[in-house]
Amino acid sequence: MKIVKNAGNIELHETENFVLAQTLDCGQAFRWQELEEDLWQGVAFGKHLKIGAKDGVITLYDTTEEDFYEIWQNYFDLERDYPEILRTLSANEVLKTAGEYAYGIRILRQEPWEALCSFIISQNNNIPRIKGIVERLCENFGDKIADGFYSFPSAQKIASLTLEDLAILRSGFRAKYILDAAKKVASGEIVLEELRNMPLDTARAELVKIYGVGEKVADCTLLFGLSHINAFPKDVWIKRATQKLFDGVLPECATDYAGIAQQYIFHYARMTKLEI
DNA sequence: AGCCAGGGTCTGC
DNA sequence: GCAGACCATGGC
Repeated sequence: MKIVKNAGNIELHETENFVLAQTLDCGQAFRWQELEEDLWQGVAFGKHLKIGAKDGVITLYDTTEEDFYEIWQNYFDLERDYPEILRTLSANEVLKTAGEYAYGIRILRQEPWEALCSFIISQNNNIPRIKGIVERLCENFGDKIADGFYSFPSAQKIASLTLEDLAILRSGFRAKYILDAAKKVASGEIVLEELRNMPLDTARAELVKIYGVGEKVADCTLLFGLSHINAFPKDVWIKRATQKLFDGVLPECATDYAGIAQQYIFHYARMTKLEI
């Protein structure tokens, strides 16, 4: 990959395994919208970004080198060797096929609190409505960072609110879970950053102390927010898919990259509805 | 109208 | 450990 500064933009040439639609609209993050074909905008780490792909070049508009190297290079997981991972997973024929369906998905390195909060909201819910609730959360309680764009509100901010305040989200029974998570994070009872370098099981055990956080939400937080690439969140699609495709047991070649395999399988299962 | 959605808690065996 | 009721809301 070549990184080129051009006017006020940053251009990525010769990227491998990076497709915007696959990455931004695969159900791992909920704040990206497509403006037109291959042109997206969203907010992460308190920054607004417009990013597009054209003629094999991915352009981050109005982006400084400082923001690119401090935020976006990490956010888009640009230093990970996806082609190599895809080769490893391809030792299994089914995973190879799933990897082809999901070509270009990268695991975003989101802010831990945003990932935790988003996946609490995701439970027993569908993706369009998750996006709506997250957007209302940001509009009402985040900071305005540009015209019509808001940061994801901090745990401290949410912890200062009441259930009545959160009613505007229309998040249903999840509001009390959001509040408990915010209080445990804001008080320091749970320090999310410390979970980053813990063994997976130890980190998960911490997260499930939060009311309304079970194994699946914990694993999503660890995979999408805390760089645990071997976490394997088991949602309804994954349970159905692993049963049908692998007799319930994930192939051994996926052990080290279970989280990436999970995204591939999730995407593959939804695209095919497991009818093939 | 009833079912389902990137689940979790609580109760009862 | 495992099954089943229940939980809010909205789209189909």
